[in-house]
Amino acid sequence: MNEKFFDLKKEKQDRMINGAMKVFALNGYARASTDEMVKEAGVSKGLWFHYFENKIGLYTFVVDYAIKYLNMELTADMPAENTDFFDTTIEIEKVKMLVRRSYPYVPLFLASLDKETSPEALEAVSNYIEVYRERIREAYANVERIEFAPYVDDRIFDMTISYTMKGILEEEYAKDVFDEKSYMGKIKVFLSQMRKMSQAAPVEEP
Amino acid sequence: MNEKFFDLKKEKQDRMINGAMKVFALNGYARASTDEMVKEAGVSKGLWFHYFENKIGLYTFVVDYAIKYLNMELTADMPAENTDFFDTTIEIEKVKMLVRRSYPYVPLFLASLDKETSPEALEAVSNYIEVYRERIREAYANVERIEFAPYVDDRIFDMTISYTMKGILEEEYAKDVFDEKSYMGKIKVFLSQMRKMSQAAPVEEP
Amino acid sequence: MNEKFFDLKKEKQDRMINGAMKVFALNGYARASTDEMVKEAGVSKGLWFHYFENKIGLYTFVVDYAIKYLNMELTADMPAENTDFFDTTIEIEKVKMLVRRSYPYVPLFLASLDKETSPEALEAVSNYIEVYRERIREAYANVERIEFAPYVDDRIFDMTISYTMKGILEEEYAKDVFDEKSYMGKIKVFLSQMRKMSQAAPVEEP
Amino acid sequence: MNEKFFDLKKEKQDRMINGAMKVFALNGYARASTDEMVKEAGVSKGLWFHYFENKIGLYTFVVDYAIKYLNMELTADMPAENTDFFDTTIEIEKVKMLVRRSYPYVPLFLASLDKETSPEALEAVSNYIEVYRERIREAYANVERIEFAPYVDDRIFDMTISYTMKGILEEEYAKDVFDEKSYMGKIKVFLSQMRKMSQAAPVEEP
DNA sequence: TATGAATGAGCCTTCATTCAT
DNA sequence: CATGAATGAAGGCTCATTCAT
Repeated sequence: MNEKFFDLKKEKQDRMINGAMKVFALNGYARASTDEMVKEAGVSKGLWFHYFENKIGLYTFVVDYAIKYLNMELTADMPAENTDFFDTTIEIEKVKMLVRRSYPYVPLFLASLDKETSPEALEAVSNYIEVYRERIREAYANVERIEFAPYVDDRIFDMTISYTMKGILEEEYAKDVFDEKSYMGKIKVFLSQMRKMSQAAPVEEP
Repeated sequence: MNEKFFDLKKEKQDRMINGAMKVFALNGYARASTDEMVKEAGVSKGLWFHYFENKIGLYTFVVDYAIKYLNMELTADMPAENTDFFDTTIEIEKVKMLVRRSYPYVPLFLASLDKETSPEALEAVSNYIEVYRERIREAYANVERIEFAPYVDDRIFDMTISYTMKGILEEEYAKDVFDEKSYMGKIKVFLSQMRKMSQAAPVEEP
Repeated sequence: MNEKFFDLKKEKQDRMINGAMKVFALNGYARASTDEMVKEAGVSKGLWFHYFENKIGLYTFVVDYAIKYLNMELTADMPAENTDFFDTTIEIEKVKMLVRRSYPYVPLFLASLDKETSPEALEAVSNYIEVYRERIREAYANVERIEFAPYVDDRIFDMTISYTMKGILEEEYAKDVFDEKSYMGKIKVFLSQMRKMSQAAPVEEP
Repeated sequence: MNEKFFDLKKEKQDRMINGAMKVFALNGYARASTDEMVKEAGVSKGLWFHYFENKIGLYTFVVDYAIKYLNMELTADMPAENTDFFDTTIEIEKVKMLVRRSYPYVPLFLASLDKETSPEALEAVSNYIEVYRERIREAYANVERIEFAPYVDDRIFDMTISYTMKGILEEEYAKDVFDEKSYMGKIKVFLSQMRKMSQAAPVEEP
């Protein structure tokens, strides 16, 4: 990319970033159309290619940007002393909602990376995604191991949490307007339920 | 569609059906390319249009076919007397795995329908999808209500089950080869864990 | 072409010839579609190519056939002793109407040759068309020169006759059903008018 | 269509308009090929669709343009006080020849509209054609009724004029180069002949 | 002989990308 | 810097032609 992009007025930068993220998030890499971004951001077609060599360059930039921005906010706004898994997870979601106010499609965009199927796109951003995962892992660094009930498998538990939260997120984005209160409510109920479930004493199997 | 399609050699029919399902499942309706199907099925471009009026016609056919085939196998192979939610769910997955031996992409293809965003595609297949959902509901008809622990919310529970299972499925398809044993293993562990979790007596919240 | 075509049942031959002529006449060479002929004649696609090597071969055959058939009928049914231009013209039209009973599109098809723009088609049939023109000229061989009024130019007169008659013909074919009586009526009125006009003594120009 | 088309250099606009009119006039709507226009106008395929949404949009535009341009010239260059049918007809032809200098295919293109058979095309331009016909009718508004000889039927007379003139026009376009002098000469001879013929005192029928 | 399944070149149209202004 | 005109490869689809049965 062309570093001069950052000399643009912040407001224009953001229009472009938001436009790109929205179109990529909703359509996936290959089906995302330049023309739709042009309309979304109100910025001429040529300019996109002036700053970002090509479509994959733009994609890479936006992935990088979304992750860097989220990581930054994680660093700035996460209470470091958190030692509880569920509380930490909620804090992370709060940070995402914070980011969402500046870049409305960051949470969906990041979630959409898992669905991406274009080999070209995956190849280009795998490093960035790894950075993101690492940062999330780090956010959980101080979390104490949960006292799981004996029948709870770690990996399965993690999967359950992450897939379900992703499902809830996409459900919310599928609505006409994202209702942050409703979203955070569902997330909290879900996590609280998972907490109780995972720590409960088992009943006899039938 | 042209009913003569069914006069083709079964093997060729299946190559076409599998090719279409694979490409649709991996790319979504709009991004699925005829050329890719041509390569996948080893059948000329013109022939697709000889049997299926156009792309949406082919899509509709394949959705219908996948659902009909799955429903048929559900009817043939599901032990009817099942009254347990988790057992029933496992039986359904077993049927899907059975179907997968003839039509390897049916499970992923059906799961991909939830992600479909093209209005044209959704419009064309909404009826079929409803039939499918109804059939699944029916499979659960004899299931007795689960004795949930008091802190377990029905809707959240359902979401947890379905999103997680979908996640596990996609994970397996993301591998080079689908490992049925590994997949069913994960599903079973997950469900068994959910059973215990949901029925457990809660411990005190900290 | 394959001469065995003539071993087919006459009725089938005619269905094919009529189908081809209709589709060619209505669409021109390039836009005439094999599938439409198949529907029109109820004869499989392969058979057309079995008897006529390709589209241009079929076209050539049909042009030749239409012209030969018309010429034959001209020879058989034209009163040879005719010496009047207008009467001769009417007789020719009568013969065309006769031909039309066996091959309904011959008159339109022959008229459509003038409109043909495809170089390939023109190249292939120019000889045949010349034969046709020659035969028509011959039909007028015994016609005595008309005593035109002095202001009537031969070539212009001919053009007027032929273009107008063609217009009237196409008009009739544009109707749902060709009404032979109506057609011959119009032709006769037109010719009678032309006769009077061309032989009249001029009035003073204003 | 995209109004920016008119911001193009006039010369390029005209190359595109002329290319489209030529290909449409010679092949009819359905058979007119984009590739041929590309070659004719020396303008890339994509550009046509940049300015005209699709083929039917381009066709509509060109019909509209041809008619508007001709109407404009009719308004600018027709001696209004004309009261004679034949003179008026010649004046109209003169205007067409004037238009032809800028847009060589306008006369043929407009004549070709009568032959158009594609329902889609007809549907799209029927309004425009009606405007054109109305304008022509208007051009004849001041014309005094002709004193026809008693044996001259109005409708037949009109048909004779219009079919023959169309025939003469197409004949001229069929030549390698359109010879305006030759064309106008023929038209004038024809009309002068028709004038005399239609007003003459009849001789006895034989 | 007769069929229609099968093919692939070509058509209209879209879209990432380039480039003159 | 900014625009959008311009390009051409690729996508969905049609159609003359071939070929196994």
